Amino acid sequence: MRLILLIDMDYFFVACEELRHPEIKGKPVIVGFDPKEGRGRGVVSTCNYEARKFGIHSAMPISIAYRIKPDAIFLPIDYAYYEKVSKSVVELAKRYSQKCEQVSIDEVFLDVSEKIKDYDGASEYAKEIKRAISDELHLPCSIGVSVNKLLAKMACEAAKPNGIKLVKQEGAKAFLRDIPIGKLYGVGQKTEERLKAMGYKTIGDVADSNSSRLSQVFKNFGNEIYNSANGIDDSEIIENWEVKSIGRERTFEEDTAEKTQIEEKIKEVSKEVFEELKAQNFYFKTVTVKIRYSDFTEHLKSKSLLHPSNDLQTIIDTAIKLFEQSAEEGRKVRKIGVRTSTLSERKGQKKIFNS
DNA sequence: TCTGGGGTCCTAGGACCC
DNA sequence: TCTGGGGTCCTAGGACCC
Repeated sequence: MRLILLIDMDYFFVACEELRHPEIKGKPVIVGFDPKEGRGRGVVSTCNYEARKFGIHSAMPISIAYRIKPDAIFLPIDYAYYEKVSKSVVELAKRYSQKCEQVSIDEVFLDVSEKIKDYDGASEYAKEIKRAISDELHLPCSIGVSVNKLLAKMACEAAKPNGIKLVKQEGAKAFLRDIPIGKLYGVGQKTEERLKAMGYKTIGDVADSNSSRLSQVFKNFGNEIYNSANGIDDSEIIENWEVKSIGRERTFEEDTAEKTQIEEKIKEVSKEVFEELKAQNFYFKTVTVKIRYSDFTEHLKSKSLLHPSNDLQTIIDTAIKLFEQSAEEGRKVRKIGVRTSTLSERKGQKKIFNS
C-alpha cells in the first residue's frame, strides 16, 4: 500500500507576514496587489480567516476587497521572502521523507510508504510533522493523508484550516460522493459547467456514471475525470521538476493602444525574463508574446530561433516583431507578456556524438 | 464586481524528413 | 499515375492550478 501525505500551508503569504509582523495577528490581513483606494487592477493573492469572515477570498479583485473592508491591512506580495520561508518548510518535510515533491510555494507531497506501514502510523506521522512545523517554524498547516496524490489533496481540502484528515482506500468513494463536482481536482469552471449540463452535480454522480459517456464528450480527459471521481490515481511523486518555460507579464494601469508605451513594457518584461534565465543558467529557443485586449480575449504569437540563445536583445527584438505581427491596429491592450521556452541548460557544449 | 502573474499539460493541424 | 506511414518540430489556443 502506498501512503501519501500532502502538507498544505494555511493562508501562507499572510502567515509569513505574521511571522515578521506579529502585531497584525488577529486582524483582517490581505496580501495582494496595491488596492490604490479601490482603483487597483490586481487581485487578492491570500487573506487570513479574519478577512474571509467578510467574504474576501483569493483571486477576488482587490478593488472589491477594498470596497468590502477598506480598513483591512493590505500588504504587497514579497515573493522572495515567502520563497525563503517555503524552503524551510520543504527542508523540514524532507526530514520525514526524502521522497518529496514540492508542487507549489505552499504545498508539499510526501511519499512515506517506505517508513510507515498502516493508516494509524500515517496519521501519527502527520501529527508529528504538523507539530514540528508549528513548533519550529511557527506556521499553521493542514495535512491530507491517503493512498495517492489525488486523495491526499482532496483530504487536505477537507482538513482545512489547521487540521489533519485521513482517507482510507476503503472509505474513498464515500468520502468523495457528496462533494460538488467543481471541487474535484482537475475540474475547473468550464468543465464543471459542461458536467452540470450533462446532469452531474457531485463527484459521486460522475463516479456512478459510465466512462464511455465521459470519453465521448471529453476524449482522454473524460477517462481521467472518471478515474479521479473514483479516487483512482497512479501518478508518482516527482522529486525533480524540469523548468519548461520562463516568462513575465504585466497589466497596464490603463488599457492602451499606444505602440511606444507597449514596446517600452515589452522591453521591461524582457529584461526581467533575461535576468531569470541568467540566474538559472538557461538558453532559450522559443519566444512567445501574449496580448490581452480590453475585452479579455488573448492572443499568443511565438517564434522559434534556429539556435538556442541567451541574448537579451534577441528576446526584445523577437518579442517586438511578434507584437507588431500580431497586434490589431487601434485595439486597446490590457496586458502584455513575454515568455521563453524550449530551454536548455548550458554547462559546456552538449555532446552530439557518442563514441 | 471586474477580473494578476507564475506556471503546466493537452490538442490539433501543418511542415518536413526518412 | 496515383498516392504510405511514422516521427518530430512548430504554432495557436484552451483549460487548469496556486
